[in-house]
Amino acid sequence: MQNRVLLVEDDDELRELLGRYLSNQGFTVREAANGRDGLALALGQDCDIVVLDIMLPDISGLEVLRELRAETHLPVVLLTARGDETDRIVGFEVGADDYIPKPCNPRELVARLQALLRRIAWDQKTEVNAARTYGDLRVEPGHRRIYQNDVAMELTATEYEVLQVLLAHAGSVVRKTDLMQWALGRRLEAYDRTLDMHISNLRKKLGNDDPPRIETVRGLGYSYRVPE
Amino acid sequence: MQNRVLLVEDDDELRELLGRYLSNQGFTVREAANGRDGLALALGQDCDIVVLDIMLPDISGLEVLRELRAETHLPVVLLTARGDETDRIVGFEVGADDYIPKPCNPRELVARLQALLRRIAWDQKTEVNAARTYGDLRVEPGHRRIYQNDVAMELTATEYEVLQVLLAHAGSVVRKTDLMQWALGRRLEAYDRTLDMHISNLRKKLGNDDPPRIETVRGLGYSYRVPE
DNA sequence: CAGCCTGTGTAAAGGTTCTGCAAAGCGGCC
DNA sequence: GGCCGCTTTGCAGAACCTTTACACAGGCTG
Repeated sequence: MQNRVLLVEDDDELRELLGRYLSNQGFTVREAANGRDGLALALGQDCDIVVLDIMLPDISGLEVLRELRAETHLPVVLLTARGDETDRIVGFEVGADDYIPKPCNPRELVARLQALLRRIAWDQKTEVNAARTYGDLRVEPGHRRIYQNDVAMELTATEYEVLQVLLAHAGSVVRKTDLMQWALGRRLEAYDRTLDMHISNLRKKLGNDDPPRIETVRGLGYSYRVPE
Repeated sequence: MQNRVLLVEDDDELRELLGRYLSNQGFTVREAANGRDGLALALGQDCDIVVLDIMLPDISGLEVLRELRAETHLPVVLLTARGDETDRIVGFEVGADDYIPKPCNPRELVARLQALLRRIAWDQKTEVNAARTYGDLRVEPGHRRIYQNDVAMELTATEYEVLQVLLAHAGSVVRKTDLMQWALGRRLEAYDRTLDMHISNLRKKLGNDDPPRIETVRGLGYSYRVPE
């Protein structure tokens, strides 16, 4: 089964070189020469992993990454000029999964891509768009709605995201920093109580059971209790 | 909140340097100076990620990785001499998740660890979450809970860590300084009675059996006795 | 064995950090 | 403007880690 990689790189020569190498290594390769095209292709969902140059003619690779992360957790490997430490750290913070300095060794690129894909393959639970049920709740990602006993809950956009993330990890603890990143799309800063508020509102809408469905794990985060 | 990292590195100076840096960055650090100890700790203890030097005095880091992979998918970052390309490729092939050349920039190490942890956290930890049983106790790392005869114990975050470490070493003595480092993430200072208190509280919650499950080894530390 | 020192058990108090939530602020959008 | 939803503010209260204090246990010494 071939892995599909999206290569976003403006230097035609390098792009073709890497593209050819990746093809030979058994990847299906899609290419984009600028950020906008890259973003569109990546969001089109027909690839497994993205190799993203930071220096792009239109929008920066970091910006592409940021927008990508607002919607998906597609694995991304950043490609950038050697030694540019700031980019590197910022890249990781925005949510890159790996970073390779240019000029890069194609063999290493492939090795890293495969390591990442292997990791994903192990852990991934598929079916992003399928409806999922958790006790009396049903998530329908297509409509961005959650139903409780088949009646749609009146959730705001953010509440939907938060609850959906909690449900996706039902039974285990989701750290506040992760919840923030995944649901709100930004980093948790000190003294930011936004999340707590959304949780509070969600609990209210869920019916304030006792014990609460959304459990607090002090110092860590929250956890949705799975009913049997 | 704290991520727990296992640092396997034979160079005392480097290990301590990195250990201190990681501590400051909010990691709970566990250390091993050789491959065998590292392997034992990685398999037994509840930790989130491993930083593994390739050059080790007894068994090679690659061998450790190979054996680790036979049992678990615990994320591993390899550490090795710059430019040793063979090691690098082999490392990825054996199943490393990332690779950092020495001498490494601590900030980059932290950034990479966090990128990996983020990835793992989203994709749902699997093997790392495998429940372990010790007599009537069952540790479920995913929920951060410990069950006694299938009923969840009401443990605080610190109590969980302490008990979990003791269980991982069930039957043998854990020195107080180690217990402090591994569970509380800081060094044991003179006149610090914190640990004793947590032990006392744990005993109470475990049911104050006689003889106590958590045995005191005067002048050394504590040891969890496994009931048959 | 008394005396001493050190290490341990634990109750209670202390103080810090974290959380829940009401209410007010703010910004976009009909 | 008025509404809606996200965010900030402020405070009260809870959870919990740490310190303090004192009692006691073990072991060593003379």
